[in-house]
Amino acid sequence: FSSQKRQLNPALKRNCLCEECPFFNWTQVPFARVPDLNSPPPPPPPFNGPSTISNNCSSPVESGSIEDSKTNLIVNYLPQNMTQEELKSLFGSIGEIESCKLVRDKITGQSLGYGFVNYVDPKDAEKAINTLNGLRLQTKTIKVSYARPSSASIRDANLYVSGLPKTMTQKELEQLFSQYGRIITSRILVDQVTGVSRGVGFIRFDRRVEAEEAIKGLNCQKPPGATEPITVKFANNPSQKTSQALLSQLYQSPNRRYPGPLAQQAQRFRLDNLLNMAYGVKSRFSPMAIDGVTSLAGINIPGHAGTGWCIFVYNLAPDADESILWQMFGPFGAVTNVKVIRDFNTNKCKGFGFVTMTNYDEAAVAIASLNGYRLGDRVLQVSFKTNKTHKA
DNA sequence: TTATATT
Repeated sequence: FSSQKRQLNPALKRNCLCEECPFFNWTQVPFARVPDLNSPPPPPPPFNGPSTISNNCSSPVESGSIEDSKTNLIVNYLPQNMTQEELKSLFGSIGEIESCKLVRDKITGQSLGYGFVNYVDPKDAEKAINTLNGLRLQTKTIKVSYARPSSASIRDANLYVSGLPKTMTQKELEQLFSQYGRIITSRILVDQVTGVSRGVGFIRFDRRVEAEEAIKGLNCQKPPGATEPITVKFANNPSQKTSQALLSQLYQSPNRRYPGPLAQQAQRFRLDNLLNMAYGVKSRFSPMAIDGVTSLAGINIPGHAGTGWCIFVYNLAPDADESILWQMFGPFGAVTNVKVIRDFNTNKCKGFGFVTMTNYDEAAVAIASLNGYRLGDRVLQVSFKTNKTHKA
């Protein structure tokens, strides 16, 4: 398309097959940059690959982008354990959010790995794409793009392709299928050890009718230069599982679906950790800045850090048990051990207990957050364990 | 036949 159209319709650059477009072949774009959330977004990385296929970008009218929302984003490839609050916190750092939803399995409550963020201001939506698309969180590289208008016609448009020549590249795969419609995503599965193609892949079209046409045109056909025909069929719907798998998933899924008020601070810290793990730097969500009051300065050097950081919890009720300690400290990070100290004769809690956490940062934020926390009618005292004797 | 792309 012309440069004039490109300026008028920035949405058209996303998921585009046109090789001059920086979003061509999104999955192959390297994401080496470290975004600075406090600075204006850098320009999107250019695509430097060879240019051999023709420009087949849709016109604005054909793509329907004139009516597309400029504020609503779809976020794909989210880490499995990322919560809706974390999603909102991350994207809220760009601008005011009108609504935010993490899509979950209706039955198990498990995240499906994608969500929607709707901004108030289209400028913020564009900024979020430029700033957060390609952000690496844990093992994932998230993708941020404009959401297409919700429609039944764009569902079930994912194809499974097998029997591909082992030498076929992702670009060649897209080239083969692009004659049937607009490709949203493509992927060729590779052997994890050797990195060589397994001859199977996925193609997601914009519309189901395009996928149907591709099946008609390409199933049992030989790609140019290939010796064997390929198989093209609709991909399995990932949500169809056995009841046993569902039960197993339910059993493994922690109680994260309906976070209580206490969890919010922990979630902000978890998001900070996600970013720290990705970049090794402190973000604006740094624990030093949580609510602007819980400074970590002045905390005594804790007793020892042999197997973790031991935390002293005081003013527990006589009927307190280990589970309450897990519940309180677990959201802040890795907890390896909890213990409620009980009277030998009555077996009632003597009013204190210990929690061991693996990581100093997480322990420090847990202490800063939970010290003074009201549990029932008691106000807890929480600190790193010291060697001195506590006077009851 | 992936990790999970339309609320």
